[in-house]
Amino acid sequence: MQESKESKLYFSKELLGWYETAKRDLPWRRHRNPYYIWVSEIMLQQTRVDTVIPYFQRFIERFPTVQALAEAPEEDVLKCWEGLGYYSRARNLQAAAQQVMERHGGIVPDNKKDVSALKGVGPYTSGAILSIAYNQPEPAVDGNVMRVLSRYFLIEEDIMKTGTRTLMEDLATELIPQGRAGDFNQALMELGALICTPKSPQCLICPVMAHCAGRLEGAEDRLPVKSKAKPPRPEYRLVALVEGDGEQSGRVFVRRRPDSGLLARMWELPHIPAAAEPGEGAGLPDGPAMDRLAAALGGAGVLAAPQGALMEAEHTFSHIHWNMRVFRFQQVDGRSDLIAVAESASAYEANGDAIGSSSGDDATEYRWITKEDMGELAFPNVFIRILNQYFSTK
DNA sequence: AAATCGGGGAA
DNA sequence: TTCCCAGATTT
Repeated sequence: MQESKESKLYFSKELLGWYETAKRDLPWRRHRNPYYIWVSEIMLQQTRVDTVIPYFQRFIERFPTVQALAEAPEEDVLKCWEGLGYYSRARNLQAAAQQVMERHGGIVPDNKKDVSALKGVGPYTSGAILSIAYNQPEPAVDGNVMRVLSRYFLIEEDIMKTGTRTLMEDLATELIPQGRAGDFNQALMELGALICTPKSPQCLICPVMAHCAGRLEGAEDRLPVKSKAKPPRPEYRLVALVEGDGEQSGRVFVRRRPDSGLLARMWELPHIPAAAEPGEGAGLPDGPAMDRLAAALGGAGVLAAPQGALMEAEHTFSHIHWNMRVFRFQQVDGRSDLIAVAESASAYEANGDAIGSSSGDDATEYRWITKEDMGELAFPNVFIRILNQYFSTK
């Protein structure tokens, strides 16, 4: 990996020239607004450009300034992020906007110490903001950059290792042309996104192919070296879709998730864990599952009678795969069922499953909602799919 | 160093 | 199916 200085100068010059004509017209590139740059970079973490664009447009329209974001209800921010995933990004972004209001008078800071201190801003995003918004010579090393550099300089270090990113940052810093940090960093990522793609890179139209060590070795297809991630572990969940009765007629019972952990503070249909099945989740008897769900609902103060299986759903997170069996329930206000429900609630208390924490520190929040109410509350995609299907076929 | 934290598009 | 995407935070 002893690349010559000429090779580096060639790389930077050719890449910058290519970028001038090849760069995409993206919403956050139309202004040099540090707030726009910041929001876009948070959204782009682990997320493709095409996915981000509509979210970015809506977000800026709704929260045009740092102050607007800082003062907005958290529920609105989460709703604007709904479907984009990694929801702590949204909550950290708003917390950081409040930091910027308090510490920096609403101006996105332009030095490494203060930018890196913002919640949700790590090494990559710090470098991206400083270079793109303020043209400072800081590296912005993401997955694209590591792929491009590992190929061009034939670096065979595992990019999953911590030390490799530091090595890449040092190299990327050397490559930044004087006074062109913003364009160069974006050019590096643009090349990774458009030409130097993970599979079947377009070497023949690459602006730096002539001196690409990886390609000259015929090694572009096995670079970058990356250790495999663990597959998500399966989990089985029993989900309750409870139709309201009386005052709650036409509404569905939902709850809000805890303040931390998976899908923090998002709304969802209540569900409880089911034993892991050695085979398939399907084809199991509905009776015991519905009984357990009814008991758990009783523990949350909802008297409901099972109406049968509604659908099955799957959802994959980064580290968990949910296999969900959804059951329909009918809320029961009738006095005749009070005794039976009270008994099942008692049985539930003795059990371990939880719909709501009956004795926890902070009580779980519940609501009965209509289809229209979904427009105000943020749900994970899997529950949006279930609820939309239910409301559309009802 | 390893786990946690979403969702979807491309092959 | 598998990969991986303009990663950060927590353990």
